[in-house]
Parts: sequence; C-alpha cells; structure tokens
Amino acid sequence: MEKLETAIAAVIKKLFGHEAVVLLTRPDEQFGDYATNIALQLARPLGKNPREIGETLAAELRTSLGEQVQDVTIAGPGFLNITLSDQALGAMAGSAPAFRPNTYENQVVVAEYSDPNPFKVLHAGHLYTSVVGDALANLFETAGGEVHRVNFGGDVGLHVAKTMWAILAELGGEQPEKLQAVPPEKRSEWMAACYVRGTNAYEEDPDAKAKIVELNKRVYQIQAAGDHDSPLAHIYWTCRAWSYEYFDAFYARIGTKFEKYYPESEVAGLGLETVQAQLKKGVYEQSDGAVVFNGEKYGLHTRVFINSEGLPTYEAKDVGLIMQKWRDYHFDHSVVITGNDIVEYMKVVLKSIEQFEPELVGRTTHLTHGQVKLAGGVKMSSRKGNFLRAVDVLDEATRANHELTGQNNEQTMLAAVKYAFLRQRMGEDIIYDPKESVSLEGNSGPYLQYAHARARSIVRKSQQAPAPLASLQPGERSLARKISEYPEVLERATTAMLPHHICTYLYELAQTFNRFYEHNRVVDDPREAMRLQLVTIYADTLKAGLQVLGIAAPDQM
RNA sequence: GCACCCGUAGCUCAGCGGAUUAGAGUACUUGGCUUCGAACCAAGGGGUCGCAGGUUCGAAUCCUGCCGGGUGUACCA
Repeated sequence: MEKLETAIAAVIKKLFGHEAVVLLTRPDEQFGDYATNIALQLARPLGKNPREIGETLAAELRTSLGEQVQDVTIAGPGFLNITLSDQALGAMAGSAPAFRPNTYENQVVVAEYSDPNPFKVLHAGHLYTSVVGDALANLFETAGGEVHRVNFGGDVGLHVAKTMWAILAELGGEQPEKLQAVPPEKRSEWMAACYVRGTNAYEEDPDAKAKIVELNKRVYQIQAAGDHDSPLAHIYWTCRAWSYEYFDAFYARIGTKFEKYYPESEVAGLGLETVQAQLKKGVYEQSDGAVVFNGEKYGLHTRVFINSEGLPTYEAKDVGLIMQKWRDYHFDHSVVITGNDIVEYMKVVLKSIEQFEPELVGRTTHLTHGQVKLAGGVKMSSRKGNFLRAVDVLDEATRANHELTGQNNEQTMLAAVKYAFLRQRMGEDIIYDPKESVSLEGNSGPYLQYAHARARSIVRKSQQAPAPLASLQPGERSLARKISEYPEVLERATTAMLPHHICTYLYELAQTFNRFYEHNRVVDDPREAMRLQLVTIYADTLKAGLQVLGIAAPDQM
C-alpha cells in the first residue's frame, strides 16, 4: 500500500510537477481495492477540473503501475478507484497472517495495568482494564517490543486497615494460628467480606473507626520495621500473600501474566524522598503545612503530594512508582493504562516529574479507558448492593454459554467477555448489562471462534495440497481482499493504541468468510486446491488477530 | 464556577487522517440445513448523526456557541 502511494505521488510529480502526499483508503468493494481523492485535492492548486486531473492520472497509472494493477477508474467528482490484479492481491493476502509491524522493534516497553488493591475484591472494572491492558501489551509485543507487564497496588492504607480490623474481629484477636480455619478456596471471599464489614464499621461505629485508624498506623510500622514476627505482622503478611495468590489465579484464568507487582509499600519511600529532594529545588512547594505541586502554572490544578502530617499521598507514591519503573527498566516507552477518572490527576503528577526527569516523562503515555457501568447508567456501589465483581461477569457469561450450547467451554466464555470489552473504542464508558452484554452470537467473540473452527474443519477434511491464488472468482476475491487488509489494520491499531480496530476488522473478515462458505464449496470442488489455500490463510489471519487480542482460536469447539 | 471527556437506529456500538448511497450487532417480521460445523447465511422495516452557526466545491467527521450527561477540581485512593 505504501509502495502504491509513493508510486502515485511519483506519477503526479511527473505529470503535474506537484509534490503531493497520496493517501489510499479502502473503499466499498464495488469501487475497487483502494481509492484516493487526490484528484479532488489537486484541483485547486493546479487550477484544473478534478475529473480532468483524474482522467489524466488514471490513464498514466494504468500503464505505469503495470501488472500489479488490473484497473484504475474515475468515479463521482473525481475519485480514483484502483483494482489490483488477482496475482498482486493473492500475494498480499498470502503474506498477511505473518505480518508484524516494526513500531517497537528493539525497544523496551513497560506496560502497567490492572492495578488492584490487596485486601479487596477484583471488580468488573479490574476485569475490563486487565483485558484491555493485556491486548495493548500484546500489540506492543507483536510490533517487536520487549514488553514488561507490571502491576501496582496498595498494600498499605486505610482499606487495608479496614479489612485487618474485621479480620481481627473474625479471629477473635491477634491470633494468626486461627487463620488456618479459613479453607484455601474461601480465602478471597472471606477477605472480601472482611473488607465490607470493616468499611461499614468505619462509617457507623466511632469506636471501630478509631481502632482502624490506629491499625492503619501499625500496618505502616510493620512495613517500615520489616516486622515479620509479631502476631499482627504475621496476619498482615499472610493475608497480603493470599491477596496476591488470588490475583495470580485470576490473571491465570483470564490469560494474562505480570512479571512484577509494585506494592505501594515498596515505592512510597522513594516517592517521599524524591518529592522532598525536589522540594528543595523548588519543583514542589510548601502550602498550608503540606507539600504541593502548583499545577496552575501549567494550566492544571494544584495537588498535595505530602500531607501536613508528613505522610506521602497517592501523588507521591505515584512519583515513587514512576521513578522505580524508570530505574528498573530504563524503558523506551512506558504505558500506564487506567480509568479516565484520573486523567487530570495524572497530568499533574507527570507535569511535576517532568520538571526534574523530562526524558522519563517524554517516554510515558497515560492511556485511559472508561468505566464499567451497569445498564441504565447505574453506578456500581458496594454499599448499594449493585456491585459487580469480576467473577460475576465471568459467571454470567458461563451461564449464558451453557444455556445456548449446553456446554461449559471456558475458552468460549472468555472470548465472549474479552471481545465484548475490546470491541468498543477505548476511552468511553462500557455499559454492562448482566443479561445481554456478553453476547455469543452476531458480532461477538464466539462468532469469531466459530468462523475459525469452521475453516479449520474444512482444512482437516481436504486431502489436497494447497495451490497459489490466481484468477479469482468473486467470492474468492472478496475473501482474499479482506485478508489483505490485515497488515494495515494491525499497523493502525498499534500506532493509535486502539485494539478495537482489530475487533472491527476480524468481525468483517469472519463475516466475509461465512458468506464465502455459504456459496463456495471447497472439498470435492474443481477449485479445491486453491480454495484450500485461501481458507488456510484466512484462518491463520483470524487466529493471528485473535491472538493479539488475547482470545484463543481453538481448531474445534 | 473552571478543566477534561462524551452525545450516531428502540438498545449496545463502529465510522471522526472531510468525500463515491451514514454502517454493524441486537430486538422485531420473513426465508434457507439429504451436500465441507445453522454459535451460520439471506431479505425487510427502523436514523433531522444533541441543537444552531461557521470553514469547504463537499462536514457525523474540522472550528465556535448553546443544550444535555459524565468525570475531576488541596491534604481520599
């Protein structure tokens, strides 16, 4: 495609002596394989009728592009529609499945996503952000990047103290040995229940609130002193470990894996140090007893990094996290994937770091997605009881899958859930309707898996050796044409960091195949060998695309 | 108040490097399995692209204003 674009630009230069940037698009199939409105754009600078320019250009292109082009036509006000020769199209389609962009070749990329807090439950939002983050990390990896997946979470703080308070109440005091009474498979549930109990107590019971505040300080001390021996420390470390086990199990189930967790406790110190050091250099300033960054100077808002008690706020911890990642990886790109509720917050944090580590910030991208909301715009709230856990979404999809097929296919269930989240453009809120959001038919993950399994089934049945694509019939040509678009789509999704482009494309690809399937026999057809090749590269392309999305493409389902 | 994001079929969403007749899915109404997997395919109805201006030969797409919704906005995370 780029070759064609430069070839056309060269022809324009030769014919009209004008430097032009030619952009080819993929028009409706009826118009051709590529289209450009360059003649329309040239009309003004050249002072000519666009159709006239188009005619001249088309005539020249027909001869100069030679064998690879079958036809160049003019339509409407002056669109140039280009149809490739079957050979050229076939060659493009053949190389499509193995295509990899080189955007991140030889580059170190750190992808941080998911970011759940220990001592709490994973909710639907974590599922969404994990799925999207994983797909983005795959995208960087596919484009040649050396990708490091990392995860950040608060293993200290008020939420921990709330849970710890309830844990102590459950255990009847600081008695770590009683933790053994909690069966391993119930641990995460038990802790989640403790968090709810602690949160309620914090709000309703002043006495409990005081104890939780006290407990919060003690947990900080355990961390600061490296205490692993006291009964309370024993309970804390054990339950903290349970949380990470629970996270790991969940990530394993949805098929993503982190090479490193950055617990808040491990970066808070560096954050505090950094902010204090930069306070002396005037990046941060004192204000009402707190240390703040005056974002107003940069059109942002002011935020507190160290509160008046001298404790680091989330801002300082984020400084620590960002600095620690920088030390650990010295990355070419750092991508942080979070919800869009913290965009302004992150701008302030990054702007402050930019004052002393401009290179780091220049290599950092904060990507945001929307929130997962319940149908009808209902906000999720644990207290109102309309809270959706990550497993609830998975369970619901499992149920729907079972209802439709009578089977419990984990791969299909995950395909449904992941695709439902990925197919939407990142950035806007996701409306989750427990009843029908995760669809298994139509534009859905299972549709793609089915369209893949069907193709593999054909390939299994054929005895012939595949033959190269040539002199294509309409149905064959449509499929080859669609396959040939894959590299462009992957490239676009990578540079824009928008995985949904792949979803849109794969659905169209599968749809094109299903139409082909409806009207064209493969096995025992005179054109079997060539069609076999077509079906194979189609299935390979679909599989490659699904792989980038983190969706399995089983040969049978 | 200010800042950022968003308003496209009943519902959920693509399209927004401006352009050839606004597209899917779902739901609804129909038709198609003695032939490679019907989680499929085909047909139909359904849209003043929030509103009003502007730029342009041409705007869902770019600019401005307004209306509506969301989020953020100093010691929470």
